[in-house]
Amino acid sequence: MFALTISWCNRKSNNIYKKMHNVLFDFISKYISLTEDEKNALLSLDIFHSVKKGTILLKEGQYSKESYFALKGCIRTYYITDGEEKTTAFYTEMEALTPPCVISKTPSEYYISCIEDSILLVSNSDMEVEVNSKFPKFETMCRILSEELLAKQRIDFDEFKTTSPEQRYLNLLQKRPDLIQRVPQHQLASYLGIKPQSLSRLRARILEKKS
Amino acid sequence: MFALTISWCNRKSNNIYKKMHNVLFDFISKYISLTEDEKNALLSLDIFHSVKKGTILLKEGQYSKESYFALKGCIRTYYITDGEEKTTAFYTEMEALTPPCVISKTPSEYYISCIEDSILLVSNSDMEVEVNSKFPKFETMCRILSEELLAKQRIDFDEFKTTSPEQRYLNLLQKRPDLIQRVPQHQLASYLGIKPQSLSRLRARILEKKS
DNA sequence: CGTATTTCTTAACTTAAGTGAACGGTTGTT
DNA sequence: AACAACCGTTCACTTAAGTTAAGAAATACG
Repeated sequence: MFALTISWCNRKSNNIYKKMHNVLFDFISKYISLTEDEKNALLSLDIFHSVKKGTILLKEGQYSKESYFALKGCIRTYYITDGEEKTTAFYTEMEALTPPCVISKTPSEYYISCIEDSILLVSNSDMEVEVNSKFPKFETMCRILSEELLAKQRIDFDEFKTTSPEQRYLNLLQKRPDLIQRVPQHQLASYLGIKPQSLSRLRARILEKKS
Repeated sequence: MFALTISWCNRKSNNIYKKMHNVLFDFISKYISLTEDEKNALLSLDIFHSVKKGTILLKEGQYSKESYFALKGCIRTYYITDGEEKTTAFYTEMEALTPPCVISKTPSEYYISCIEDSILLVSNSDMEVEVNSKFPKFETMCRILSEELLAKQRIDFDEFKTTSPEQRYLNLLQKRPDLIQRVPQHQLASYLGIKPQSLSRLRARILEKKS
């Protein structure tokens, strides 16, 4: 038990974690300014976690209170209907995900998995309630972040509704070219709302047009 | 000028407005409890507005700080690309809309119009900043509301991605049957991501299957 | 009340996505 | 090294949405 604690300390205090602490504080500083005491209070919550590629963070049917914030790596949300995976979102560096089931307090309708070795910030809603009431400026940040995410997601949704699969692929190529490299094609396809075969065909079509 | 003020008083203090005040307070009471003083402070902001069908609340290219909350009636957001209207959302009773351009402080990419005679709550972001700092519990409500809306919109987006136009129409028939009655078909069609002709065809197809 | 405009539907044809199957290429496992 | 599992691509065929056009129905307006 004592040995375990030691190893935990070593893990948590090594270089990559120190770097991630700064990455987080840089992000937060865009919204509010924290005192050293407040920073230490945040760190003492032990919210930084290394997660191996392939780890499933949430399964359909489970209750959860956990939110995730990707400091490094990539997580993905997907449904399984008729035995078929339908990927609906990817969250990469500096992107936050609070699963709807955490808000609605109902069983999750989807899965979350880690598709790269990642470093995530994992918080739970009880903790957030406490932090928000103790540090009102933290709640202000959460409010602003939610409002920003809501607006951003609205634009993504609108764009999805008003464009064809081919146009969506071209837009993705512009806006998140990294995703096309780091994510398997069949997951990208369902993210674009089509089948893997259609994505292959569509890419061939685009190449043809270029020449 | 004086006469105008009188007529304004008459408008704002008639029965329908009194009813709407209560509708709003009932809604708020699900999140926080307000004292009589706080209620009066809210009312003194003069945020209740009657809006005639057809009124355009926001145009592409405009800057705006206004958010809307429908107490009665329906508003709609739409883009115009290549001279064609693309409707992306409807907001009816007890639904709130903060246009993305208000958050990003950039010119609006879309239009908002009132498609029924409506009673709206119209707030602007300066006002909200002030109210939030004066009444912290109001900010708490905003945070919770944003988080809920984000989760709800995420589910809508996921559902849109993972279903066919026909399935989307059938889902809408279940979840918001009123929309199908109160909204013109061609606006519904683009809301479903298809052309009006396809919606007609799709409905005929469904009727055929039933028989 | 009658005309103009908008809205909805239908139809024929085009285009693109879904489906099922097959084929190489890669990865992972024993 | 051999095998299985998975992945991406291609092809032929099916299905559904886009496009263009025309006409009927409903609505708005003078």
